[in-house]
Amino acid sequence: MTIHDLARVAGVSVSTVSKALNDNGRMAAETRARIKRIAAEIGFRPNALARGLLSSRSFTIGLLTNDTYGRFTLPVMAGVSEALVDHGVSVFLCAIEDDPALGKVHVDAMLDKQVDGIIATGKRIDRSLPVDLAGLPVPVVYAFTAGTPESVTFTADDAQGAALAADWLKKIGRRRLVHITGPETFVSVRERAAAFASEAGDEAPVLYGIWSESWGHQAIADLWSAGGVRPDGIFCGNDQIARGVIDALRERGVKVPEEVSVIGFDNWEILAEQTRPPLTTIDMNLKELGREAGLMVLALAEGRPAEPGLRKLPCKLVIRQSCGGARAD
Amino acid sequence: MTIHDLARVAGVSVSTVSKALNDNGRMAAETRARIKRIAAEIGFRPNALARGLLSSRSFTIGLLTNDTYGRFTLPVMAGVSEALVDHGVSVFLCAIEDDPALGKVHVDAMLDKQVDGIIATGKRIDRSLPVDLAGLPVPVVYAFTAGTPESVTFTADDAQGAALAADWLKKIGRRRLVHITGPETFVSVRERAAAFASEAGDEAPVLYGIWSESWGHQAIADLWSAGGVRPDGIFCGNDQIARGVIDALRERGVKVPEEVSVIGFDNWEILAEQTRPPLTTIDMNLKELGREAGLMVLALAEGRPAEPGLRKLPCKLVIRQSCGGARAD
DNA sequence: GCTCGCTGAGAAAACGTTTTCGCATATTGA
DNA sequence: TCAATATGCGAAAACGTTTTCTCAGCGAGC
Repeated sequence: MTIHDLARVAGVSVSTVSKALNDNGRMAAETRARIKRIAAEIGFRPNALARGLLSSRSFTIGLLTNDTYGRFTLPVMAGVSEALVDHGVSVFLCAIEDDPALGKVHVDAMLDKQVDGIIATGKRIDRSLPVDLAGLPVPVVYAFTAGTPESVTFTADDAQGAALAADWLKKIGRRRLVHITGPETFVSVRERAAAFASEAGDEAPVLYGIWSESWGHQAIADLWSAGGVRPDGIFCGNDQIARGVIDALRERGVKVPEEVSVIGFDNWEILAEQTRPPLTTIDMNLKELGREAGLMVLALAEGRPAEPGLRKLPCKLVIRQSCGGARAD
Repeated sequence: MTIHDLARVAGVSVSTVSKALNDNGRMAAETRARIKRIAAEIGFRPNALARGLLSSRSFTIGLLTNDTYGRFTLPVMAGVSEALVDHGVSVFLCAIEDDPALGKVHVDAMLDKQVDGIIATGKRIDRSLPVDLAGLPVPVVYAFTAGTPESVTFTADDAQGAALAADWLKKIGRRRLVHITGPETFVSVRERAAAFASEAGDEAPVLYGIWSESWGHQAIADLWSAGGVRPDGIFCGNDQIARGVIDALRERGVKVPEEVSVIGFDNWEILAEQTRPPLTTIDMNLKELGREAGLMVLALAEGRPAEPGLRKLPCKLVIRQSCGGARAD
């Protein structure tokens, strides 16, 4: 099952076999075809280790994540894997939790195995992994986690996503908008809030809290008991908050989407689809983000140049029923 | 940075270096120590490709999953990775969706890369992956997906988990138990239902539906409008159903846990902790399951024998507040 | 007829390890 | 003092590829 066996069966030398299979070198077209046919017949597959040893390309990359349970890196991982399998590149999964020592162990293991590159991914765009990836002998690409200025980093365009949401609320006729979101310590939160303000106007309230249903509940309780003008369009910082908001509205007899439109963020399908009514929300295209990161690390590994810096990928609006209004076109 | 460089620096031959670092062969203890010291100083790390080529062990295994978005395989994957990193084994992540062609591509790629073994994992214990893993030249272990009778398969003990739940409800004084669960087509559902029946009595109702909040809602509506005896202890087939059940009870003014205890299944933390009240539920120990699968495939790869068959790992009860009753000891 | 260039294919080196074997030198025993 | 054995280390083969170099044969041009 090695190239030697194949050579013996074909009655040629190993060099001829290698050249035949790789479309290299000079040889009679008929010889090449015959060798290829025999190779297919006996199911010969070259040993990637031997090949990698010689070419110093392992057709392997490492995917480092500290978000083993989260819902963000899963789509990213799927996108990476999907993008690279077509190029014969396999992905090492390295779950490092938040442990610097474990991170170092994994990075060392990946380098030992001669990965062609590394993708770092996490759960927050403004936090970096607990491991130093600068000065590694292989290219590093960051996806949904903070990178270095000299490297390539992919992230979702929070501002554009927030603008999309606010714009949609206005488009369907909502005028009294409010933004209920997570902790102001998150860069994403601040960027979305700023974009929301510039769409909805500076007088539109932004309520900061935590990433939970209970905060959505609480925020509605606060708004409804305040006695001021009540909103008719609510943009929530994630789908969980939106869920809490909708539940709280229902408990108060406020009809969604007839009286108030609610829009979420993340398109966490398992939650968004089960909310009553199903949640209109912003999708960060994380799978696409993973795909781009995969292709980028591959390009860098092959020596193709790429401009360093932050690349923001657009979000998209997913229309369900919590806003009412027209279908998207 | 190869062993040759190290040998030159140390003033010995490469064979001596190799033997020194691997604690093989005969040599002066002082020589061995000196070589090790120099290796550590210049940060020499042997090329795993070259090593693998010779030993036909790549210290690499493949993890095949068709559950890229699900919440089940994530903990499994984390467990596998965690168990194997200590042994210097890295894990190839292969997301094959439900595509047989993609599955074959990934399996071939893994074999090319000389993986020492393969772990197959999925989202249902009674469905197999869309790819044939029999007759592969490397050991295969199944985790949370259907395997062949000749292979080793790990799964959660559904019956034991269900018994744990029913038993807990009885222990805290509930007498009128009901089980609201998923589709009867799932083996897990049937096993849990049987175990529930043998704990709660055959007269205790089992309601089959779908895996969604809305079904939990619906089931409560049915029970409460039926006019029969209303349950005081509800064991739900998953946390989503439990969530729907609790919401529906609250809408009817029924207090949880004072009047009715509700227990879920899966311990999907992000949901279980956000439910009001937080959900008491059954945890399938999926990370532990992944760990066991990882150690098993490693054992098989090293030639250690293992008895084929299905291994059921016990579930554990996670007590929060939806049941009331005492804390667990 | 001789050289040149082209074609087809094989020999061998190389990648970075590990392991076996052999060869000096040192030590022991008689 | 000499042989036998133990010790320390290096040479070389091996793993399975790819790639470069070489070489024989052959047809064509002069």
